[in-house]
Amino acid sequence: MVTIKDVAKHAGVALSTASYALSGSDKVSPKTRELVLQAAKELNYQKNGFAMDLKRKSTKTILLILSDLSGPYYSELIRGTQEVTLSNGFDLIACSSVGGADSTAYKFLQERRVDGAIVLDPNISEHLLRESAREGCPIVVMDRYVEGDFIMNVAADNVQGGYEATRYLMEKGHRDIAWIGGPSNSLGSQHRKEGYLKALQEEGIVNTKWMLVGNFTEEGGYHSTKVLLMQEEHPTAIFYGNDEMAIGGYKALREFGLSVPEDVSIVGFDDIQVAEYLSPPLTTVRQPKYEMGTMAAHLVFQAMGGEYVNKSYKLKIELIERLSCQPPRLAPNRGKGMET
Amino acid sequence: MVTIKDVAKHAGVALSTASYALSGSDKVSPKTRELVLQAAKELNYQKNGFAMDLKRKSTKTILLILSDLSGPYYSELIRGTQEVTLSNGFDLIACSSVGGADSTAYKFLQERRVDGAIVLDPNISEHLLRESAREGCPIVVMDRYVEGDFIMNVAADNVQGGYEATRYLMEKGHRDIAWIGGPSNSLGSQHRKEGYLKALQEEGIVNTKWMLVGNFTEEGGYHSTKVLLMQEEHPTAIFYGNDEMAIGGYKALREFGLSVPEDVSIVGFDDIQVAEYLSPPLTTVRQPKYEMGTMAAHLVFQAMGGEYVNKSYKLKIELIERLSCQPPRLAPNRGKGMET
DNA sequence: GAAATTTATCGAAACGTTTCGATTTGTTTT
DNA sequence: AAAACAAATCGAAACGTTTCGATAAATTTC
Repeated sequence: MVTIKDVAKHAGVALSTASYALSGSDKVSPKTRELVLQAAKELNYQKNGFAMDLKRKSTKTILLILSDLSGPYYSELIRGTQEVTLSNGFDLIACSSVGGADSTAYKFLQERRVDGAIVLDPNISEHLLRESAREGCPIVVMDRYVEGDFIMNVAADNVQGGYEATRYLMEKGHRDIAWIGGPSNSLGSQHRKEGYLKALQEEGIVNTKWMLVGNFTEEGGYHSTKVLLMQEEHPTAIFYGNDEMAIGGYKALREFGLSVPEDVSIVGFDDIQVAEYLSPPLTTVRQPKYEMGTMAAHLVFQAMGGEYVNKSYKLKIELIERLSCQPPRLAPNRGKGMET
Repeated sequence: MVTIKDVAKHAGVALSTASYALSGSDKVSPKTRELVLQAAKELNYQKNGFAMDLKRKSTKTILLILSDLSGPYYSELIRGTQEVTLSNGFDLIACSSVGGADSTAYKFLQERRVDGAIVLDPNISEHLLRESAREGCPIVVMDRYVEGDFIMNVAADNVQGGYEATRYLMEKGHRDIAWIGGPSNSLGSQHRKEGYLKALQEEGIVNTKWMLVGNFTEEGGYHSTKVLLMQEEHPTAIFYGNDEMAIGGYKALREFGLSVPEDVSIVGFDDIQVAEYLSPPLTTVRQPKYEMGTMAAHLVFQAMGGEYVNKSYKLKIELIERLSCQPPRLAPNRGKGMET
C-alpha cells in the first residue's frame, strides 16, 4: 500500500512537506506542490482516512441510525438530514441496528467513529445512547424520549395527531370509532392513542370493545381488523396507528364484503407514498418528516457549537383529507359535527 | 478523552496488558482481566475505532452507495446485502453521492475507509471506481457495466424483461405498443428497450411514432404520455421503462378520458410497492432485487478471498401479471396470441 | 554586502491502538 | 533446592497521518 511516505520519497521531499502539499497548505511553494501532486498521481496514492481522523480527532461525519435501512417511511426524513449535513460540510452515513449488539450501529456509536448521531430506531437501548453521547458527539433521538447529557429529542406531536384525526371522524358524525394501535413499545403509538382517547372523552364516549394492537405491519392490520369484524357489533370508523396497518385493514374489510368509506370510514397515520394511490385514497395524518429531518440535523450542529438551547422538540402534524371517510350511514340523526 | 493508557494506569498494569484484557485475549490472567474491565467501566472508556483500524489495516465494513439514500426502490436490495454482510461478520453502511465530488461516497471510496463497496448509483464515475477498486477493496457495480480490476457487475436481465413484457402484450393481441423509456444514460432502460424492439421485430412490426423518453419519474411519465396522446393515432398498449412513469401514465390517461385496461393496456417495470395498489393493479416486470442484493454482497466477500470467478452476472426477471392489460378492443380479429 | 526578515523545507512528536519479542513471575520437574 | 519450563506481564515499535518548532534558503532592508 502506498503511503504519504512513498510519495514524499518519490518526489524527493520530506514527509511533512508532502503532507502540506497534499492538503493544499500555502506553506509550500507552487513548484514543490506540483512535484508532490505529480508523484502522488504516478503512484496512485490514496490517503488513509483513519490515520487522518486519528490525528485530527474529528471525523466530520454524522451517523443516521435506522431500524432497518429500508423502510419506505424514511425517504423524506433522510433527504432533510442529508441536505443539512452536507451544507455544513459534513458527511452522512446510514446504518441499521439489525444484528443487535453486533450491529453496525453499536460499533459506530461505541467506537467513536462519528461526530454526532441521529437515531430513529426503537431498538437502540437508552443505556447505549447515554453512554455514547458526549461532548464531541451529540445525539438526537427521534420519535421517542430519552433524557441525558448531550441528548436531544425530536418528535411529531403524536398526541395532537391522534386527537385531530379522531375529532375529524367525530365531526363527520362517528361515535363508534375503533383504534388499532402499534406495538406497545412505540411511544409514538401510545401518544396517538392518547390523543384519540382525549377526543373521545371530550364527547363522553367510552370505548372498551374496540381497541386492538397490531404491530405496524400490513399483516398486523389485517389480522386485527379481522378479529374486530368478527365481533357482533361493528364500529362505523377505524383509526389505525399507521398507514401500513390501514392497508391491511382495507383488505380485511373487502373480504368481509364491507366497503370503504360507505360501510366504514378509515383514517391512517404517516402518509406514506402508497396512501394516495389506494382505493379509496386514504385519509391520514401526515408527519412533517422532511422538517423532522432538517430539525434533527440542525440540532446536532447547534450542539456541536456548544448550544443546548432546548432538549426536546415537538413538530406540528397535519391531517390529509382524502376519500376514505364519510358520515356513518346508519346514524343520520347524529348530525354532522353539530354535537360540540 | 479517556484512552487505553488511562485505563492501564488506573488498573495498575501495562498498556499492552490492558489491550489484551480488553480484547479478550487469553494471554492475560482472569484476575487482571477483571481489574482492567473494572477500570474501563469506571472511567467510561470507549475504544477509538480508527486507531484500531489503522493498526489492523482493515475496517470490516462494506459501503453501499445509493444515488439518494431514500428511493423506495432499494428496500429489498438493501435487505439482501445487509443479511449477507452481517452474517459474514462485517458492517454495512450506506451513503449517497449527493454532493458530487464532496459527497460522502467519494470520500469513503477515496480514503480507504472500507473493505469493499456495492454501488447502485449512475453518478459515480467510472474513473473513481477504477481508481478505488483494489486488492483489499473489491467493488460490485449494479445496473451498469464497468470494466476494471477488482470490479464486478451485477444486473437484472433487462433485455429479457423488455422482451417478455412486449411478448406478453403481443400475445394478448396488441400490435400498436408504445415505449416510454428512461433517461438515455441509463443502461437498464436501454436494455429494456432493446428487448422491446427485439420482440417487435420478430413479428415484423415497425414502430417509429411511439417511442418517447421520460426520466424515470412520475412527472416524466405523465408528460410523455400526454404528448403521446395528443398525436392523432393512439397505441393500444404502452410499455413504461419503470413503474413510477406508469403511475404518471395512469394519471394522463385518466385526464384524456381513457381507461386502463379497456382503452389501453399498460405494463411497467420494477414492481415497486405501490404497483399492486394502483387501480387497476399494475402488470409489471419484477426485478429480483433481494437476490441482486445478496448476490452483490456474496461477490464482494468472494473477491476478498481472492476469487474472481466471473466478472459479470445477469439475473433472471419475472413478469408479474395483474389487471392493467387485456386484449385491444378495436382489433378482435387479431386473435389472442395465435399469431406466433 | 552584512543584518534582518520572510519563506520554504525539514525532523520529530503525537494521535490511540495492536502485537512482537523480551522479561519477570510462578509452577513443575529433577 | 536448583533447573527447566510455562504463564503472565511488560516495553517498544508500528500503523499513516498532521503539525509544531527548528533549520535552511531566499529575499528584503539598511
